[in-house]
Amino acid sequence: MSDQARKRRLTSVDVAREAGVSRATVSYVLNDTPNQRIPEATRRRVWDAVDRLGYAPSAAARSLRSGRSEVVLALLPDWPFGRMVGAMLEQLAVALADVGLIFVAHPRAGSRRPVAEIWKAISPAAVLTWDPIEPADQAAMRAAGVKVTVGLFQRGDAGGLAVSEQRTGRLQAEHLAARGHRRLGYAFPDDERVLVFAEPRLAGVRSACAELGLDPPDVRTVRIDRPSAVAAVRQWTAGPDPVTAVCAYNDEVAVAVLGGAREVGVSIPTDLAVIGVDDLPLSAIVDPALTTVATDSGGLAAYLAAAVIAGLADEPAPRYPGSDIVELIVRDSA
Amino acid sequence: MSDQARKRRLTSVDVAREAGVSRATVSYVLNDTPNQRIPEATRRRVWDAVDRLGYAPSAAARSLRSGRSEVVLALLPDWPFGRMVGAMLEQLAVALADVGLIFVAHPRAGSRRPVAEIWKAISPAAVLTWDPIEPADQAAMRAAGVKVTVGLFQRGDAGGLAVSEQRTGRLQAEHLAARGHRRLGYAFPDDERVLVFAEPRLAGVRSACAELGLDPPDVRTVRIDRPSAVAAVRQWTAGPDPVTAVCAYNDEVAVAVLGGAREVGVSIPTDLAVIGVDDLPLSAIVDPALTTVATDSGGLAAYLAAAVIAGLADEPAPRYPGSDIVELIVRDSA
DNA sequence: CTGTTAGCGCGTTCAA
DNA sequence: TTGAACGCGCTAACAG
Repeated sequence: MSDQARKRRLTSVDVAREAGVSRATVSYVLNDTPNQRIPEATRRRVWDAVDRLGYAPSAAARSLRSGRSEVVLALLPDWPFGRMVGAMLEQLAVALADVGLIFVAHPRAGSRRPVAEIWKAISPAAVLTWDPIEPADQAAMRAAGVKVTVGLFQRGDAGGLAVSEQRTGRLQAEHLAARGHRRLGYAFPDDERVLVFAEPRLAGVRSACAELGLDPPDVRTVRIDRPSAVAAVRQWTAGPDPVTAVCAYNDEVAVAVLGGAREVGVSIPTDLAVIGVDDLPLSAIVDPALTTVATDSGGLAAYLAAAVIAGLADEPAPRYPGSDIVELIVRDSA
Repeated sequence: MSDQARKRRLTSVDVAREAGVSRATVSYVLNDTPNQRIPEATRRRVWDAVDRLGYAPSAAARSLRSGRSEVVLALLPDWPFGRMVGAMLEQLAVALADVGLIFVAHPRAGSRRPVAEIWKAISPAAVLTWDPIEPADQAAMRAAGVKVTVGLFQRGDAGGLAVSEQRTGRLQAEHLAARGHRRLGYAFPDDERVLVFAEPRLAGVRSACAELGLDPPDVRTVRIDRPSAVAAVRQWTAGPDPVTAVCAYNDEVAVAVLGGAREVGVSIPTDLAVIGVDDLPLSAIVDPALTTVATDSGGLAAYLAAAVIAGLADEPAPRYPGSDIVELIVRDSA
C-alpha cells in the first residue's frame, strides 16, 4: 500500500491529475452535468482514472456544497421491535431508494444521548420519529436544514399512527361482538415501552364496546409467561358473569393466554375466544391457530415514503391511511 | 416566521453577530476547546445566542473539516430480522454511543442500489456488514475515508459469525446425544435468505454427529406451516430406524415441528425430541416449552463495538467470542 | 464546442 | 480574541 493511501484522502484533484484534466471536468463527467458537452474520449479517461484510483467523492463536501442531504433518518423508539417493524423499515428503504433517498435508522432513540446529537451527526433531509417531536427540537432541526419531520404518534390521541392502532382494537372487539360475545377481556402487556401502542389499541376496544352496547372490557395485565396467563384466565372465567372472549395486546400475549387456558382447562374458542394483533409467522401454526389483526406494513411504508417525498418537495402531506392498513385475519381461536 | 428563516441556513456567523464575537470564538466555546482561555461571561453570551437562535452546526461542514465522521453504519442484509437482531442493534448503538459514536443501520443492503451509494451518502467512520465485503468495495471505502470495515460472515467457513453459528448447531446435537438419541433429524428453513445462518448451523450439527459417532442427520426442509411440518414429521418417524430427535433451524421452525407432531399423534419429547434456536419470548410458553439455544446478543454487540473502536484507534481487533456467546436452554421439548 | 479559473458553503484552527 | 486559511466538491463565468 502506497504511503499516500494512508496519508491523504483521495480527492478529485488526484483524479484530475491522473486523467490529465481539471477538477471541474472531473465533476462534470461524474455528475453527467447537462449543458456541458464533453467528448466521449475525455469521459472515458476520467472514468478510467476514477476506477483505477478507486475514487469516491466526499459526501461531506458534497452535501456541504449542495446544502442538501439524500439521507432520511428514522429515530427508532425504545420498544422492542420485531418482524413487522423490521419489514416496514425494509419496505420504506426500498420506496425511498426509488427516488434516490437513502434510508437509515438509529435504534434506541434518546436512550443515553439527546436526540439532537444524532441528527446533527447525520444531517439528514428528513427525520422520522415514533414519539412526537418536541417543538424545541423541531425548531432546531429546521434551523439545521432538516426539511421534513414526521412524528408517527402525534401528541394527544388525535392523529398519526394512533388512528390505525385504535382501529386495530375496534376490529378485535367488533369481530368478537359479531360472534355473539358480550363480555370481553383485554390482555394488557407488561412493558411500559409499548404503551404508545397498547393504549390506543385498548382505547379502540373500549370505544367499540361502548358503541356496540357491551360492557367495558375487563382489563388484566398479562406477562409472557405461564403463571401470569393462568392467573388472568382464572380471573376472567371465574364468577357468575365470566368473560367469554379476550382481545390480546399482540400475538405473543395471545399465545400466552392460549397456554394459560390450556393449563386451566378452558377450551379455546368454545369457552374463551382469543384474538391477537400482528399476525406473526407463528400465529398460523400454534394450536389453535390464532385469529388476529394484521397491519399492512407495505401500506404504512408507502404512506411514510410519500409523506417524506411530499415534504421534501414542499407539497402537502398525503392523507393518512388510518383504517385501511389494518385487516382482520380469522383463524380458529376466535 | 422571518423570511431569513426559510432563505438561509443559520450559521456560526449569525451566532457570532448575535453574541458580538468572532466565528472563531463561537467555535471555541461550542467545542470547549482546550488551551483557549475564554472568560465565563463571553461563553455565556455565546451560549445564549445559540439558544436564542436555535443554532446547530452543520454536520457536513464539520466532518468535511475534521476529516472524520462519528457515524458507524451497519448494512443489514436481506433476511428478515426479528427480535434478536433488533436487540443486538440496540445494544450496539448504546455501546457505541458510550464512546461518542452514532450508530445507524440501513435495512435491505444492496437491494436495488449498489452498496456504494449508501456509504457514500453517509461517509461513516466504520461500516459493518453481514455478508463479506468485496475487495473492490473494501478498497473504495478505504479511499473514501472509511477506516474500519467489519464483515460478520467472512468468506469461506473460517471466521466471523460462522463460528458461533456452528457452535449453535453443535450444542443442539450434543444435547440430544447426551439424552441418548442416536438418529437425529434436521429441520432446514425454506428461505434462501437465511442460508448464511442455516448452513453453518447444519454444519455444526453434522460435525458433532460425526464426532460423537452418530449417523449423519436426516435433513428435511420445513416451512412455517402445518402441512409441511406434518410431512416432515411423518418422514422422520416412519420406517424401521426412525429419527428420535430433531434440531430445528430456529424456534419458529421448531414450533412448526411441534404442531406437526401433535397433528400426527407423535408425542413430544417421548417419541420425538425437538430443539430450536433463538429463545423467542414465545418459546417458553408454547406447549411443550421449547428447549433451545440462545445467542447472547449483548455479548455479540459488545464484541462488535470493541472491534469498531479498536479499528478506529488503529489497534488490533479483539478476539472473536466464537463459542462463549451461545447457551443451551433446556425446557421440556428435548 | 471544450475545458479552465475562481469562489462558494461552513466549521475549525493556526498564527497573530 | 480574532483574521484568514483550509478541507473538498460544485458550478457560474470565462477563455482557448
